[in-house]
Amino acid sequence: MASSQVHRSLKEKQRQEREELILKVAQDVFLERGYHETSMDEIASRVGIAKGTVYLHFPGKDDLVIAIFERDMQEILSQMDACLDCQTSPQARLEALLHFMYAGLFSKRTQLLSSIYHSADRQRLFAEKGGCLRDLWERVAQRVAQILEEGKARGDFDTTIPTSIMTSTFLSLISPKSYERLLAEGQFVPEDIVAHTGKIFFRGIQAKS
Amino acid sequence: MASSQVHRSLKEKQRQEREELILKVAQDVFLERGYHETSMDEIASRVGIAKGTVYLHFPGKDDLVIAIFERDMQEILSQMDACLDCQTSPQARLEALLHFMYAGLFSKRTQLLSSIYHSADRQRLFAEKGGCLRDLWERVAQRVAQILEEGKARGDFDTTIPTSIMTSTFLSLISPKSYERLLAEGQFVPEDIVAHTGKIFFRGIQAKS
Amino acid sequence: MASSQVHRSLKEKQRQEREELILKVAQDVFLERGYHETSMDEIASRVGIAKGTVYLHFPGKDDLVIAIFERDMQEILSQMDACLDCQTSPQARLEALLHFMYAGLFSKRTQLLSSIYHSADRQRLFAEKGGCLRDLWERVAQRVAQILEEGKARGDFDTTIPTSIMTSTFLSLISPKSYERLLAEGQFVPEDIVAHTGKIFFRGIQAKS
Amino acid sequence: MASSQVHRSLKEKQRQEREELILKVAQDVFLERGYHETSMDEIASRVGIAKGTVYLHFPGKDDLVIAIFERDMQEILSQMDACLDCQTSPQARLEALLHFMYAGLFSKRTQLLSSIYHSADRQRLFAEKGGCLRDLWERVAQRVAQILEEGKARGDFDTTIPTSIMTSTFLSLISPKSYERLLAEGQFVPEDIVAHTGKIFFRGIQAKS
DNA sequence: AATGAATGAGGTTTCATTCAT
DNA sequence: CATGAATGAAACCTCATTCAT
Repeated sequence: MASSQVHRSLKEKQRQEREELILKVAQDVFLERGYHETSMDEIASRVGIAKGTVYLHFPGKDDLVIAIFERDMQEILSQMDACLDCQTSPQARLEALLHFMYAGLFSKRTQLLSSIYHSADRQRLFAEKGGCLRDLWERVAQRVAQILEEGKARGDFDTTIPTSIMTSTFLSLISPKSYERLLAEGQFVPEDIVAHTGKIFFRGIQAKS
Repeated sequence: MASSQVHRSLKEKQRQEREELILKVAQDVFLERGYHETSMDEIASRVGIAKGTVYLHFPGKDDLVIAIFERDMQEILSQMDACLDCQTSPQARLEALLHFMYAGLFSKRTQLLSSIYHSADRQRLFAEKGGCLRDLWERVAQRVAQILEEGKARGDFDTTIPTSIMTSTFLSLISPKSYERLLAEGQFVPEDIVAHTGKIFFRGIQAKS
Repeated sequence: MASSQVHRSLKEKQRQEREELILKVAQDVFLERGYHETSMDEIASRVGIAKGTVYLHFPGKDDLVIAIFERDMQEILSQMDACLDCQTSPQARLEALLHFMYAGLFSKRTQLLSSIYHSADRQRLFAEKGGCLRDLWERVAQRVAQILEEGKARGDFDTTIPTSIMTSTFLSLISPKSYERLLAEGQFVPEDIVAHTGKIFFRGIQAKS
Repeated sequence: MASSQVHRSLKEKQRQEREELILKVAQDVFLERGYHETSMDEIASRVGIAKGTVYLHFPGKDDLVIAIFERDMQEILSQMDACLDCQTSPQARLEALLHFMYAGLFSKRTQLLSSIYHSADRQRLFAEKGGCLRDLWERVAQRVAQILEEGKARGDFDTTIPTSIMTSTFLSLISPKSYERLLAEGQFVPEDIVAHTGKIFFRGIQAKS
């Protein structure tokens, strides 16, 4: 029946909305307190639902972090795809990515992403449950590498530096560790930091004239 | 009595050796499993002593991590002091530091240090018990900044890039996140990675000719 | 909805019943084994629930004893208020109180109360968490003093003995130490003991004729 | 050999002195902190010896309390014997005992004695290891009873009140619970309290004229 | 479908006791 | 003898997960 269909899809929509909400709240709490210091109770009560309800959406706490990680990675990939489609120079695209990670909408999530990716605790977690996550991260690395290769081909970047090391260095910059400290000093706005950091990197890899 | 004195110092020496051993083992386990996934039981049994014995050396689990962190930071500072005394160029000194962190004796510890320093969990830990640790890290940052300033003064480094951002970027490179991946690929030995990474950084900050 | 309301209150009722049960069992075990010799596991398993469930009702072991103490003190106070309302003589009222403590429903609890109130361990406990408990005990003492004063005013009791010492002596009688021994001898029923003890006390404080 | 004998007895004397010291210190600490809150470490370090040395004198913590209790009881018994030998009236002898317990040299120990004797923890302790202690206490009670009987025979005390209840009531007065409160009020010196308390008791049991 | 009370494994920490030195 | 480092049992408490309602 149509009404049932509508009903079903309405429920489904609500379900997805709540799932989104859980992810968002969980992200915030994980970021504030850290993974282990955050209890499922805290997440549930901040969302405004019962603890058991969280388990209707995610089989366990692990899966919750993995889901967050996955969602963010997907979003980064989307953004990167958008960048790839841009007709701008490789450097401009990577600068856009940096900006997206730090100064753009993603700035907050970048911290959690980094915090999750580091920390030995979660390495094991990913090994067990999140096999696909390794792939996601690989794909991000591949896209960066791809852009860098393109830049090399165009004669923009130094071909004597292995692309994989360039990639690795670039990704290292996406590390909110010292970024926070810089912001805390209060001398810079995010845009400045991204600009200067990018400048160092791109001058570092630019083809010798 | 001399014999008593000797006796005393022997005991003391054994004590310190054991303490060292605990720190070393704890470091390994924390690195493998992460802070929360590691139990005091695990550490003790790996050292080959009883759980209670660990508590004779460190008042709690927290203090154990803090002790590890502190010891490593002190060692880094020592190394940096040694670098500062070198009569080599600023760049050479920073390169030596990078090498020490990644390719040298410190390579393994760097990972834990980074893993500890990230992760929201421990931020709070440090706020409570390890007030001095923040200082230690600050001191490392200051030494790096100092060398960078010196390089600027000598006309080696670009004076249009703020020193704090240079420092921050340099410290970002000390981040074993992607380093591990590079090693895993198997194409490079640590020395290569350090060399190339340094190259990118120093070309990035070098004074325009 | 009414059903929801009923539901809620049913749950709440069950909750309170369980809480009562925990208190009752805990009281027994504390009485048998003493505070420190009693583990939360023991209490839980005697109630027939899991250890964690006890913590849903009481935040800690301390709070459990305090809750027991508080509940009993409140009941004593209620009883004393009832006594105060009686139109009988001061002596009759105090005799009723003695009877309530030893021979009445409260006989069992009196022991724990006394056992808790003594013992250096718990003095410190009360200082920390049970600030209000000191007050409760003080209030009991005050009521007794009040009745004694009234008796003095009526010319029943000896005005040359300070009320505070009378009070103190009276409360000393509420001390199951030797009471147990008397019962164990088997020559007396509680009523006898209370009667004779009261007789000694009241003759001891009666106004000289 | 004589010298060996002397040596032996000297050592033995030192041993006993230390044992006394341990008992005295342990008594203080138990009184301050309570049995369970006191660690063997605390006792040993206050005495100024090593923890292991305490175990050369007492097989365990339990035995330490029992020894304290036993020693005190013996002392009380001695005092009572001294009282019994006095040619004063039964009442005077009991008053002397009360004074000894509260206002005399024994005042401090009385608290621990009471604190030990109450508290369920130790009831079990005595049942296991200190079978003889029950006897000691019984003997004290018997002496009191004996004096009371004598008083009855002389026509001093009321023969309608069972001696065992008189005894029990008398012993109840030896209960520092409320005594402390009285002292804390600051209105009385120990002598006053003992005097008034005794007055109540003896008037309570005196033979009707 | 949502709830949240109940569970119990697992972690940290203490401390009485032992025993090699 | 005296020592005190080492032990390990046992306690308290947390919290991810389940399941009856």
